[in-house]
Amino acid sequence: MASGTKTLSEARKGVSALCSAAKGAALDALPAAIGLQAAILRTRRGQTLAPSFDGVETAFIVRAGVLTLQLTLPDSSRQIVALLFSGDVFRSNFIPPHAEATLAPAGTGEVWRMRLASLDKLAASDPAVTRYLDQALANQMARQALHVATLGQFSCEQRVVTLLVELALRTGVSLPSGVAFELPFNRKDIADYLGLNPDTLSRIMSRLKTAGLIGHSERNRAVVRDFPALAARSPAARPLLEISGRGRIEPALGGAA
Amino acid sequence: MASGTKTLSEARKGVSALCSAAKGAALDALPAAIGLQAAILRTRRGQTLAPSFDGVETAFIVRAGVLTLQLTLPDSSRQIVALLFSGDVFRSNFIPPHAEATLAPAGTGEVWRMRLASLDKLAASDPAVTRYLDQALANQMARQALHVATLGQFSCEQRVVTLLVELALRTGVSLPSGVAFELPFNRKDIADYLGLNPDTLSRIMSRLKTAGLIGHSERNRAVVRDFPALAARSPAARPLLEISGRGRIEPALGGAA
DNA sequence: CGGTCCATTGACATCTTTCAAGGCTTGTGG
DNA sequence: CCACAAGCCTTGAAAGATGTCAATGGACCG
Repeated sequence: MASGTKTLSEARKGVSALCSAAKGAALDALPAAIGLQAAILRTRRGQTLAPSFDGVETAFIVRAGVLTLQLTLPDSSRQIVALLFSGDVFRSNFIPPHAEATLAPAGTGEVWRMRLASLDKLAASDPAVTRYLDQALANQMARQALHVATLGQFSCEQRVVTLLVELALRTGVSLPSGVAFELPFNRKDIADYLGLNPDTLSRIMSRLKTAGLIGHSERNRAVVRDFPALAARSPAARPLLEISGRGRIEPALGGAA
Repeated sequence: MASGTKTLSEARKGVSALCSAAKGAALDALPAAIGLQAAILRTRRGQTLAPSFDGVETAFIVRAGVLTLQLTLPDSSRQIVALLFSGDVFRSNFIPPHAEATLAPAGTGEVWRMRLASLDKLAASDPAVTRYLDQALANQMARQALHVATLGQFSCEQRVVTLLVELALRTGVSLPSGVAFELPFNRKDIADYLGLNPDTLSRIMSRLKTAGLIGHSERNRAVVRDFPALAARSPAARPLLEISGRGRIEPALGGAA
């Protein structure tokens, strides 16, 4: 465990990065041109967004909140394939054919929807749009790769910790007592994202609470008491940290604390 | 298991689709313009391709053979995050930061390499290039989503079966005895792709052989004896079938048989 | 106040990994 | 052509991890 220490110190840096995310690496903002063509949807929990509409390919841009991409295969249970955060772009043609896919907001938020063809046309004429799409794509692919590694290699506890780290970085607010964030999912959703069983998930959360890493949470909220220690338990913590700095298109945590 | 029958009959259709892949859905061919700017690399097993070169973002286009994208996170073992087949496009900025990533050919093949900036410039001026990139991307995203579901929800046997189906569809040749294809990986590689342990994988392969689904293979080859039965065991078979028809940019199986 | 949904937790069954031994294939050198 | 070494694959037994089932408790809603 020679690298344990290193991970920990890296994680500490992460916490401060978290506190000053507003000045993270300057990124291209979402070009205003897109806003003119998109329909603005206000989302809330329980809704589902039809991925394509009358067979017309559609693009979604997340502006606030979290979207889940769910996939249900025949004779298999549901898998939440990806979480889409603010800034992310989703195209309906990313969905495998013959699979039942759903795009569901995990809580209130804002999503812009437009025809894929319109977005492509915009991209062709406006380099800023192209740049934005490229960046968003790179960011999402990198996260997806990490998620694959998470599902493929990590133990159950590592998976849970990794999600907590990701959510803390994405939507967390720094408080004296730790980093607090919304848990926009119920246990089943989280379990479906991490590829494990709700009971197992519950056990692991209890274990983490006992270990003092996370605090008692009200419904749908979580508080990370010891971020460095938590990050030290996830092999993906450092990459996630880096991505969240790089990819943060609008700072998800204000000076609210 | 009411849907078992259905899956099976679907799978039968798949086999015939397999035999006539050459007339699959007409797809945009790789625009010639790209060839003028790319360096052509002939790959062989054991090589690794440097994802980025002097910090310059790079794009790779697979023309023949299979590429593996490997990710090694600190304190964790290697994960093969994705398989890239003929037609696929990979960009170095898809790699998560602070992660050790390798692009390794799994056998002989051909890869085109160019600067990402050059490819973007081409895409900006040539709509055919844009269209090709969009299609390739949609295809890869769809497969990646299936792979996530595979890792997250499937039992070990289902995972193995799914890979066999995918390889049969991608690189298989129809023979009287079944569908034969190269296994360009050793046991460890396959295990790392499916997120399981080489020993377990070996056991499962033996079980499938005993069940008569696959045949005895020489080193690095496999023969699927009963494709429909195999496909019936993978919840992802139908989507994969559809994708391989849709995404096949150059028919990987000729009338060789 | 009672019902419903969700989370927690224990006991147990199952699946998967680990460790270790042995066999098979491949390549090398006599 | 054969013997030997190295690497990979297979397989058994035991340990460990995770999933399943069922009972309990708590929060929210009417």
